[in-house]
Amino acid sequence: MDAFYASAEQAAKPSLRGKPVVVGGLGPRGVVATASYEARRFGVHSAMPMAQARRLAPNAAYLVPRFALYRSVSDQVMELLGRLSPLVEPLSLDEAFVDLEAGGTADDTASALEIGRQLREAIEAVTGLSGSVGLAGSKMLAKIASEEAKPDGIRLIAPGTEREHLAPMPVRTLPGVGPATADHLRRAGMTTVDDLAEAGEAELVRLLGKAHGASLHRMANGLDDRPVVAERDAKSVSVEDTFDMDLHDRVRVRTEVERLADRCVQRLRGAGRSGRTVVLKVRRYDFSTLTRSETLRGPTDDPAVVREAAARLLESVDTTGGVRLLGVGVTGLADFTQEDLFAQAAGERAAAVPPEDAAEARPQDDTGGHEGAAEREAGQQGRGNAEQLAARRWPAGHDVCHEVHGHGWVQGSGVGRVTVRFEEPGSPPGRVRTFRVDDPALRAAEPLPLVRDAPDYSSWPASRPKSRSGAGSPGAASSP
DNA sequence: TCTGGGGTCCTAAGTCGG
DNA sequence: TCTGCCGACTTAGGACCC
Repeated sequence: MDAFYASAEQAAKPSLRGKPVVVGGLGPRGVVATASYEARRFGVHSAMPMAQARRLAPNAAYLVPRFALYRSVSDQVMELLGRLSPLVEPLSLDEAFVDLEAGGTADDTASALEIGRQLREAIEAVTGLSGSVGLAGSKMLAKIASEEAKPDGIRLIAPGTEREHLAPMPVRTLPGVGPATADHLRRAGMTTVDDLAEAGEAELVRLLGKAHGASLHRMANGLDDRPVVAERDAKSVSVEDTFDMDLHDRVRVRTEVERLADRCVQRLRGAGRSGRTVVLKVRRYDFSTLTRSETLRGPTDDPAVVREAAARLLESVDTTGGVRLLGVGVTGLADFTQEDLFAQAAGERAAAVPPEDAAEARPQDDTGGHEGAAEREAGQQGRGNAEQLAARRWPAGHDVCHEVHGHGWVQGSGVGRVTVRFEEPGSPPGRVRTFRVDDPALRAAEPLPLVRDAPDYSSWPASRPKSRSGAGSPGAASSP
C-alpha cells in the first residue's frame, strides 16, 4: 500500500486530501511512521524525528496512528490476496508476498500482469486506497519491483532480465543491506549491485561473514529461492516505552519495569503462548542500549515470574545518568507452561503481591508507545496539566461524534478546548467547531469504513464484479 | 527538542557435558 | 584418570526491516 497510514487518514478525512499529512508519535521524542507524498516533497520521511518533520513541514497535519483502522483495511486487502493463492506471506499491515503459481492464478508474465491489474483495481474498489504491485520470479525481485511501482503502479521484472536489472542499482537496494553494511561495502570500493556480483562470494564472506556474505552474493546475482511462507509463528513478544523525559529515580525505573513485564505477559497470554527466556532492555540517557536476559527452567506465562526475572535483571544494570527507554520481552516461546515446575512457586509469589498489582487489574493500555508513557510520567510525578489531559482524552486525528453536528475528528486540543472538523469518508470537506474539553455532547467514536457499498468480490478472481467508473485502467485508479 | 516500537536473524564468546 | 574436541546452549550485542 502506498504511504499506507497517511493515505488511510486522507481517505478518512476529506479535508486532508492533497495536503501534507504526517502520522507518528506526537510526543517530544516521537518519530514519523508515515508521511504522505505531499509531505515527502518537504523532505519528511519515515523514521525522522517528529521535531525535524515539524521544522520542514510546519503546515502539515500531524496525526497519531490509529492501528484499529489500519488493521481493518489490512484485513480487507489480505482477504483479496488470499483469493489469489493459499500462499500469502504478510510482511506488515501494508505489505505481503503472494505465490501466484501456487494459487494457480498466473503462470506466465501475461497472466501475472493481468492478475496484478485486477488486484489493484480490487484494492481500490474495496478500500478506497491505492496499492502498488511488483511481479517477479522471487521475493527479492518482487519487492524491488513493487518499490519501483510506487506510487500507484505495477511493475514486472521479466525472467531472464534479473541481473541486468539489478546491476546498476545501489547496494542498499538489496534486502539486508542497511547503513552499516553499505558503509562497510563502500569502504571496500563496492557501491553497486554489480560490484557485489563481480566481487565473488569469497570476498563478500570475508567482508561480512558467512551467512550474510553468501546470501548477498546470491542476491546480487539475482538468485533468491526463499519460499513464500504462509504462517510463521512469532518467536518473541516484547513491549517497550520511551519516556518523554529520562528516568532517574531507581524506584520509578523498577516500577516501570514491572508494568512492562505485566503488559508483556498480557500480550503473551493473548497469543496463547508462554516463554522461557526473559529479556530486559535499557536505553540510557546517551542512547547506549544494553540487554540482559535470563533463561528459566521452563516456559511460563505467569506475570509474577516474568516481573521478578525482569527485576533481577535490572539489578545488574547501571542506570545512573538516566534511562530513556525500558523494554521487557520474552523469547523461547512455547504453547504450554511447565506448571509442574512453576505452579507452586508462582502461587506463593502471587499470594504475596497486593491484589491491585495483579496483571488483570491493570487499566487497558493499548494505545501503544510513548504517548502512554508520557501520560504516566506526567501523572505519576504530579505534573499532569490540562494540556496533557486534553491531548490524552482527545488525541489528534481520532474520531468523535457530537450529538448535534455528527461525526468528525479531533483537529487539536488545548487551553481547555478541543477543535473538531465534522466530516467523514464519503462527505465533502467539513467545517471546524471548537468545544470545551468536557462538553457532554461530545464523545469518542469508532473509525468509519473508508468505503461504503464496496462491490462484491466474493467470487473474484473467477469472475470480476462490474468495475465502477474510472477504475477500469490502472492509470486511472485514484491515489488518495 | 535527535533518534519509536515490534520484530527477525546473525555472530561471537563462554560454559558445560559427553 | 586426564586431556582434548565437539556440539548444544546461554548471553550480549549489532544490523536490519516495516
